[in-house]
Amino acid sequence: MTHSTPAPRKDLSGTGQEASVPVPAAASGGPISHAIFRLARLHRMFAGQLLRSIGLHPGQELVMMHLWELGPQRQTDLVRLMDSDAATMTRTVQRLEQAGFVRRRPSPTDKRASLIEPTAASHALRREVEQSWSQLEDLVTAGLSADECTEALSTLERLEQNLVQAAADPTCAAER
Amino acid sequence: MTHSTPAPRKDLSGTGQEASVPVPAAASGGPISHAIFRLARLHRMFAGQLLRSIGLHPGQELVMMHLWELGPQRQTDLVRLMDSDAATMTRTVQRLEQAGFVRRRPSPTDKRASLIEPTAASHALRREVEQSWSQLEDLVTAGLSADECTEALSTLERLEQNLVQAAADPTCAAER
DNA sequence: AACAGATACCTGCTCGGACAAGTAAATGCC
DNA sequence: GGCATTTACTTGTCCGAGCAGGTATCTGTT
Repeated sequence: MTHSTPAPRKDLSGTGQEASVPVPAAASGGPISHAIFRLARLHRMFAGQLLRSIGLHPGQELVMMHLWELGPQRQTDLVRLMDSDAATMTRTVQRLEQAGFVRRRPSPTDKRASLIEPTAASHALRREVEQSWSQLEDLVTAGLSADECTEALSTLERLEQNLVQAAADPTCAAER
Repeated sequence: MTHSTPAPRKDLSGTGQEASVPVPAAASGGPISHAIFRLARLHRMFAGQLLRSIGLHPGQELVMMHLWELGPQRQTDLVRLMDSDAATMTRTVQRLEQAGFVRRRPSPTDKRASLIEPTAASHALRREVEQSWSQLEDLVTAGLSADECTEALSTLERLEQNLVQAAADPTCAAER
C-alpha cells in the first residue's frame, strides 16, 4: 500500500490536440460517432489511471462494485450485470482471485457454477474505488451546472437508447 | 470475398436491460461516467460489427481513413493523428500490411522511418468504410433533429474538453 | 428413467490498448 | 568530429474484449 501515485506514464497532456482540427475529415462522415469515440477514449484513459493507482485494471472495478453491493454472485450473474462476456469474466475473475480480491466457493445448488465473493482484503479498496469514481465524475462534469449535468446525462442516454433500439428491433433482425 | 454478412455472434438484442435499473447503485457514484461507459460500449460494439463485415478490426479503419485522405504517412504521424500508441501502431500496421491493405516503403529521408501507404486493393474498402460510418451515425442520431444533433455534439465535446483540460492543466501536474 | 436442449464455465485464438525496455538512426551541441 | 539526447520503431508482457469450440451439469419433455 501507499505506493503514492505511481505516476501515470501515458502523457495525458497534449491529448487534446490543442485547438481545433483534431481530425481532418475522417470525422466528417460521423461527427457524433467520432465525438463519442474520443470522449470514450479519454474517459477510459482517466479511469485507467485512477484505477491503476488503486491496483485494479479497468473493468475489474465494476466486478468488485457489484460484488460489494450485491454479495456473492455467479459468474453468469456478473456477466449479465455488466453485459460482459462469459470468457472475459472467467479470466477477470481468475485474475481478481489471484490478486486476492475475490474468492470462489462452489455453489451449493449447482455443480457447474461457483459463487464469487469479495474477500476481506478487497473491502479496503472499496472506498478508494468509489472515491476514484466520484473524482472522475467531478472531472468530467467540471464547470457544469446541475441542470447541464442532467441535460448531458439525458443526451448520453438518448444516444444510448438509440443504439439499444437499433440493436433490438430493426432491420438487423438477422438471427432468431 | 463475398462472405455476405458474417452474421454477428454477439447478440445485440437484450443489451439494453429493457426498462430501468441497468445498474443497481454502482452507477450512483458517477451517473455521467457510467453513461459514457455504456454508450461507448454499445457504440464500439456496433462499429465492430459494421467493420467486421468489411474485413477490418476496430481501430484499423481509422488508420485507413487517414491514409486514404492524407496519403502515405509515417507511423509516428499516424500515432499522432489518432492519438494512439507507437507499439499498437506497429502491430496494427503489420496486420494491415499482412491483410494487403497497406504497404511500407522506406522513407527516403529518414532511415529509421518507413512510409505507410494504402494499396490499390484497399481503395475498394473506402466506400464501404465511409458507408458504415454514416450508417452508424444514422443509428446513433436516429430521431434527433438537426438542432438536437448539434446540441448533442456540443455536449459531447464539452465533456471531452473537460477531460482534456483536466489532463493538461491542473492538480495532476506531476511529471514535466 | 431417458433424452434433447439449455446453462455455466473453460480454453484457445485474435485484436486493440497500455507499459517497459531496447535498438538504430537522426539531431543538437560543444 | 565526437557526444549526449531525441526520435522512430520494435518486441515482450499484461489486460479487456470478442469469437469459436468444448465439457460438464441442469432442466424440460416425453
